[in-house]
Amino acid sequence: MLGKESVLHLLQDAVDECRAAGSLSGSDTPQIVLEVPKHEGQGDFATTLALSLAKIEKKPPREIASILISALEKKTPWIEKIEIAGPGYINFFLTHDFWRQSLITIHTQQSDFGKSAAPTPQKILIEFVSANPTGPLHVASGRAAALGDALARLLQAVGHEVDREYYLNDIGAQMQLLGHSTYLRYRELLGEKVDLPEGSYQGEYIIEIAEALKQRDGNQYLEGPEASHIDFFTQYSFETIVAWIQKDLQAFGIHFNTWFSEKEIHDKNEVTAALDFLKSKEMLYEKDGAQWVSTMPFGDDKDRVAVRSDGRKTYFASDIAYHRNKFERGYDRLIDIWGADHHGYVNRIKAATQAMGYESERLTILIHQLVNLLRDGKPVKMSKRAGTFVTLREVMDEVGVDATRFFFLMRRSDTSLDFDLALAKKATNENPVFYVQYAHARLCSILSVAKTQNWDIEATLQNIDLKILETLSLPEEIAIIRELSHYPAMIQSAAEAMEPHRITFYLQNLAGMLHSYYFSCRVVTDDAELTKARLILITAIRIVLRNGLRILGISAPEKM
RNA sequence: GCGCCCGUAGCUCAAUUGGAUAGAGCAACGGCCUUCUAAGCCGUAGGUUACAGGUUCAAUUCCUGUCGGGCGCACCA
Repeated sequence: MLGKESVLHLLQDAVDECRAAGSLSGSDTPQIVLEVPKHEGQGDFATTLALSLAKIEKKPPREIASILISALEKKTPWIEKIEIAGPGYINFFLTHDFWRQSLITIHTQQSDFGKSAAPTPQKILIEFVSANPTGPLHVASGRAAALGDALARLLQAVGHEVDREYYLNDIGAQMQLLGHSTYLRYRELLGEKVDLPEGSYQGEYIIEIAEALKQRDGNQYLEGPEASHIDFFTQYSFETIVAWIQKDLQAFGIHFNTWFSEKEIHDKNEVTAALDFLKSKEMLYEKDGAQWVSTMPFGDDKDRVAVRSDGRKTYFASDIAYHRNKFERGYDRLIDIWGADHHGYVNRIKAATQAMGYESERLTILIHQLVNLLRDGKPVKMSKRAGTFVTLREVMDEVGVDATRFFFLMRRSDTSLDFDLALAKKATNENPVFYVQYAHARLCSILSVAKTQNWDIEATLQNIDLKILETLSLPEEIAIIRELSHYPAMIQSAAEAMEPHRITFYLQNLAGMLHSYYFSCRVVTDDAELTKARLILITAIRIVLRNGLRILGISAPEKM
């Protein structure tokens, strides 16, 4: 049982009762807001109901509050007291026993604690990273990767079915350019003097790929039709790079259910089909020799070209087909995670999916702001073509996977993020991820000490009753228990807002409470009852820390 | 010029979707290890929430404008 729902029910009943009895006269009931007050002394839960009823009832808020309270006063055993405060808040103080009860819930549910079943479970596809396979992943992709993965777990935790997808732009001009760049490097390695045309990919990795081909196949591509050689180099480079990307993402702890090929959409004529579909809905028309999609009626600034006057399809056209494909695979909801540099594209793709007849709520495009890469406070200029960039791999190797992920997840996604490489390197001691992990390691350490002193932890955890827990009476103990029991609500609101960063803040706070508690109270003492109760408490903390870290995709080490 | 995001402590960021006294970490200063991990704890200091109006019982949050920063504005991908 969770406190929040119970109190909400009480309030709803109180309003109904007062109206039936005539002490309140209105008929509208505003949405009852129940929150956890920030400051001590303001109760475990507080509602602004009386404030929002003031207008409807035409009575001062405090008066309404006291009317409601008299109806609430039918002594609910788990409420310690109810107070009116400030302009008309109603503050609820719950009994300690009520809170202690939640320790039993945590131990019963274990890794399921915090999970819930959505009222209407959805089948969701999250598409993220999707960086062009023209080079290794750079740091900025790490943000999208960490975000998408955490969001996927978060939505799963609240009962949705989630798949992860990487969209591979494996066709188009940039692929040709990639093959051409590699081919030129190959010729260079065989002693030719070549000029790299402007715009070609110049990173070291291009030479690496060319070298590999030279080693394997010698000079056999010097002769013969260049065009077919370039096709071959394109394919080879693409495969090599995709393998790198997959390896890096795997090392980063991210698994995609599908790697979706843009080329396949074209090969299966889905682009044409999607455009025909739009035409059948009269959302596609011809003007100046080109085919235009009517995106304007759906909030776009102007209509957009899908087929150019020379007959070639735009990238927008394949994106329309791709989104249609995603919907047709049976997903209730699509989530795209894009960098801020693509935000200008949001309206048009949302408009296009609406033009096809999909409700706008079914597509969410989550924009994360860009990562400013700094070194010692100075911006690092990055360009994939010029080959000056910092890869995700380098950062993972330098800073570690856990710290990198936590760092990316600490910030709300719509603020730009400074990633200072020098700082990140030295952040091994400062990064808050260690603060949280350390709390977990500490708990494990206490438990192992308890074990060596012959405390039977298993047995203790199997027979928890309220009586044992009564020895947990210190204010900080109750405060920790209260915080633990708020975990499920936090997960739900984080999922609803699609803001995984809330978990990082929650975990830091909880870790802080533990560190502080550790300093002032011993868990393992001569007092058998107290020791048992505290072992129950700290194992509950451990469960919640683990559950939270798991959603973030960060490890919970037993030793540090 | 137009559009999107942001502007909160010296720095990096929160703030329960409009609530009570705006909070953390880092940096600074002063304390705490013969007892379960000092990657820790306790304390001090730090604010006209960019600015000006508006909406209401209540605004960091919503609206308008100004200023500042980032990004984007193709029959490119």
